Amino acid sequence: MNRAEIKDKCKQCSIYANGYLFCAQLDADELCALSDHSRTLTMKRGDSLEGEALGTWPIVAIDMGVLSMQHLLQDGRKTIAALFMRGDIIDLRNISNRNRGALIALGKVKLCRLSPRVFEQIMGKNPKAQKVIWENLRDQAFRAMDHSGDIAKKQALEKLASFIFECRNRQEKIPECDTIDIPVRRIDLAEYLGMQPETVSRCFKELEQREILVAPRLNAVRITNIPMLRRIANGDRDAVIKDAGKHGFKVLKIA
Amino acid sequence: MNRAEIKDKCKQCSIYANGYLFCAQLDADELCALSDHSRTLTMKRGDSLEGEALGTWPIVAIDMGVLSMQHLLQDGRKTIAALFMRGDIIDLRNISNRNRGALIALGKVKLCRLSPRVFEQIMGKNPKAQKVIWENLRDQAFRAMDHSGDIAKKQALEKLASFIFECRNRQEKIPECDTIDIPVRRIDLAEYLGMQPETVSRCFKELEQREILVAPRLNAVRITNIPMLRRIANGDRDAVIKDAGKHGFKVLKIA
DNA sequence: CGGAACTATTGATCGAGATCAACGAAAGAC
DNA sequence: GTCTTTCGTTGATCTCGATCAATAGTTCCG
Repeated sequence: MNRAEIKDKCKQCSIYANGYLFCAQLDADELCALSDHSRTLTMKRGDSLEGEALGTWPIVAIDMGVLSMQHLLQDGRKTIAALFMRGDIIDLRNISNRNRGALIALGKVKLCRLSPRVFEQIMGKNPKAQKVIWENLRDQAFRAMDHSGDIAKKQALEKLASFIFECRNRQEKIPECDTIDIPVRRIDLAEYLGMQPETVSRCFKELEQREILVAPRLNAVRITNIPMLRRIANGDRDAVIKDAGKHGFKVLKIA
Repeated sequence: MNRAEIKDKCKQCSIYANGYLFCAQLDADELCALSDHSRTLTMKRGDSLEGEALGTWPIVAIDMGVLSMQHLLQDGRKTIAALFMRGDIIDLRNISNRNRGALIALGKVKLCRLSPRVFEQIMGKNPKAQKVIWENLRDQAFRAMDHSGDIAKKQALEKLASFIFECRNRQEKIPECDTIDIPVRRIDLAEYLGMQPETVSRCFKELEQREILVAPRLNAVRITNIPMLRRIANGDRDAVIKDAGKHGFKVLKIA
């Protein structure tokens, strides 16, 4: 495969196009070798990455979309333990045997399955690339820890507020645009936050009624009272109290 | 510092003594350099690692004991987001600015603060060492994700069952000994599992009453019915049902 | 050792959110 | 386009675990 072809394959991919991500750190030879031994894959909602596919292709880099790690309990309860997005590199070498969750797409996902051999070679030789994936893995770890902290003791409204900030932090900042993309459905959001879809719905409603945010569509919100949302996310009990306000009684929505 | 002295400093440390851990992968020169630029530290319960100390010493390797990452909410609620033990290497470079939790000892902890410069040099040159810390970080990430899954949707009894298995997996296996060490107090356990100490206590009591385990001391259990505990941990609702048994009513404890 | 401070357990009560049920709105399928 | 299925919302009820309260047991000090 010549370099022009590789460019065709990779130049569309955000992992190469975005200067901060993994493939952008590689020189022409490295990119060539990696590209030649890797396979892209497009998934649609509900598709799952597992078993033998992960045996030969245990390293996955996300180009676009949201991939979830799901745990299924025996009686059917499901939880989403982590969300992976653009730039995340998931290394599942030697852990298929454990009780890990399944990797399931929550919408259209484009990813690249990297050759473990070439990946390891690059890890050993290219310090810039090494730094990028090390920091990505570290982010994944700390993100998962933060998430544990969020769902352990926070109330439903607080979890949702935290999640909205998590979305804001993870998405690329577009100046002059304070609309935050919610890249998952309500039902997935519920599974990620350890609550029921009904509760998620009620919490969104409450935040809208209290004029803390506006949700023009299901997959986007605009925060209108950032300090208040921050207080809720940080677990300030006073901020969580239902519409009591200065009147001391619940103010019903006035159409 | 000569090599004999370094041996004195490091030979007692499990990160060097245990062949699977980081320092055991280093050659004499590397160990010498790392040892020379690192500082050991002993902490006692409640001690916290933070601020300026983490600025100059952002990389910490645990030799002994349990270190927790704690998140504090504005109204005083506290959660333990992760537990770090022997062999774990925590890399906090460039993340002090974010809303990370504090690192707090849950008992006597011995750790070694590694020189970031030497650490990075070794990362770049020693593939064996690189592999070990990469896998350690990956374990931390997956452990945190598993933990998120555990606390998101599981009931109290199920969370405790999962935690007991987590303890079993993480501790060194001693053949002929099925006693599992619970390395944290009830109160920390509650904070880690997102429940109240009262509930933890009640769950232990229930597991003992149902003869699934025996707790000779507060910091140890012996499982007497592993399959049943596994079923509970895996979220089999039938296994969770309170002492209903075949009678369909709750059997009170008969002294 | 003795006393202070913290930790663990047990019981009683309460409330946030799960669950159940029903309907309307999107999103795919063909 | 129409049909089917899944998803999101709202309301009513119930339950698990939080909270409050009291006591017993540990650990840590000087």
